[in-house]
Amino acid sequence: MQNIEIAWIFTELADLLEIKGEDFFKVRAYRRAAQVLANLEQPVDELYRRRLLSKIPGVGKAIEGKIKEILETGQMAKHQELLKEIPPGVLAIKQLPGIGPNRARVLFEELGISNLDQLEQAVKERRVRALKGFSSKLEWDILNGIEMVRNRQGRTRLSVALELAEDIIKFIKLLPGVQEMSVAGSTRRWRETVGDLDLVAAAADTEPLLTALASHPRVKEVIEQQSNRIRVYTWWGLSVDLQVVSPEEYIPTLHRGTGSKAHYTKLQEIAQNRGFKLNHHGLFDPAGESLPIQQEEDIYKALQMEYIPPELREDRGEVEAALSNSLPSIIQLEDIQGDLHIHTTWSDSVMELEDVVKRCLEKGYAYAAITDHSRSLKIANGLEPDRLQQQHRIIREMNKKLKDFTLLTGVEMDILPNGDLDYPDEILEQMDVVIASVHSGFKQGRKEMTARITRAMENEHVDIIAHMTGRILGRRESYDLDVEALIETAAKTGTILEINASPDRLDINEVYARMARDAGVKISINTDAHDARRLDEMPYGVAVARRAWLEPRDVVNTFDIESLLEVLR
DNA sequence: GCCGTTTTCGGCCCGACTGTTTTCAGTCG
Repeated sequence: MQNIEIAWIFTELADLLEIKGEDFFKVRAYRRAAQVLANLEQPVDELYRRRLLSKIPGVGKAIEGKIKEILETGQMAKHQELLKEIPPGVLAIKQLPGIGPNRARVLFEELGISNLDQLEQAVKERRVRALKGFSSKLEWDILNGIEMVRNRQGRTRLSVALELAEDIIKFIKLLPGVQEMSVAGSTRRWRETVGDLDLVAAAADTEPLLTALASHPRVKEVIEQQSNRIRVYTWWGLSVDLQVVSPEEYIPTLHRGTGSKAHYTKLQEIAQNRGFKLNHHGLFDPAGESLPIQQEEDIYKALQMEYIPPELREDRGEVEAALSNSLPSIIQLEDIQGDLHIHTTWSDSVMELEDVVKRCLEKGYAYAAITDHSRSLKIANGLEPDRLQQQHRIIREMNKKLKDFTLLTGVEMDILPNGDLDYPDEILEQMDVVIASVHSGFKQGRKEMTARITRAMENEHVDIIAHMTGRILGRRESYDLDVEALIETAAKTGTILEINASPDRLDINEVYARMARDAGVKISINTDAHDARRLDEMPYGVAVARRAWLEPRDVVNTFDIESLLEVLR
């Protein structure tokens, strides 16, 4: 059982109890425990074996007992019991914007609604508005919410897909005779969400691999099976397709399986125009002879073009660029010199300043910026000016003792609903990095919201706009705003735009990031981490930048500290 | 539920926004 799966059970338990009207603090305790478990560095069952469960913060006697129960029996009785009482569809209803535990309960108890289809039907029959606590406006929100859920149906966040892929690959590779195995498809191209998981393996004997996947603990059912491939549905709600081929066909199959379809089709056309033939068996010359393919690079080389990394294979001009030798030298994770958006215990994170330094040093960073929340964000323990300045004094002291590493002072400052900033200029001018971002009034109109962020950009002390569109993948649409106009303003004011690397956000996205680069706007790729493990999410942000064709020079946190400070000044 | 140089009960992030709005409960971040 993986940490994340145990965490899911506790999250669902919290949701179920909340719908039942259980005590707020008890619910929060479960939710907090789930959060901690999901972000734990070590596997929970290892901590269990070493009798260290009670050492986990937020885990007391009761939760420790429930974790043991899950590890020993594979499930939690209380969770199962509640699921019998409250159908899972009610949980999906609770996820809709505007619907919380209370309204979900009312819908279930008063109208017997236990899934989205029934809810949609009831709204159309105008039965929902009559309920206490509902309105016709809310009915409209509900329909929009259902629409949003349906649109994303079957899409899974990249981080979940990658975690599952890693788990399955590790499992299959234990078998003798497995020579190669890799993830393919949109997961390998690092798309922000994926429809299903494609895996390719090379082995002489296919059968054992197919059988192994069918019996993998994450697998719920086998959807279909052929001689060399199997398609299964997992408990994680993601289907997995495994194709097993001979070692000779591995690279051509992986290459085709990686796609995208449009990219691959274009390559086939180019091959054809040269009298070659490209398919999953290999690349064949005009005489029908198979060309030696050791790695994907060989395919592109044979077609007389530059190698195109998976992230670029979207048919967005990369084939033409590769043919004319003009592909950009896109950014790599190793180019990243530091992280400019990090929270600590001074606001709402669990990391101490020392934890940040330690982790960043381990990552080989040259610098990091501490950017806690500003005073208006009360729920996150936002800092009043005196506490902020006290923190900055401590950071400056710490800096004196640090070698080859710079801890930068900063803040993630709220842009208030009226466009005002949360601190006056006298305070802002004293720190190294000023990030500005929106955390309230999400429902403002396009004009208002655009003007609001524009005003922040126009302040000379604001360096970076964080998670500018505010979307949360699968949960919240972006605010209504004119991104093109904002990019134009950022170019004029020299404001840096963030690619928020959190796999839940990836904001701004690859399309806007490319637009920003074209407009001459600099980018900063930041994790926005609230705990040490999430400082490791940088690769997701780098992937967005790669898919946006960004080069190191476009991204300020690839600069050395002197150049960075210059840009920030 | 968890937590505790306030050790076994009493705290535990808070405030804004919304509404066939009217005086507050529900939702959200």
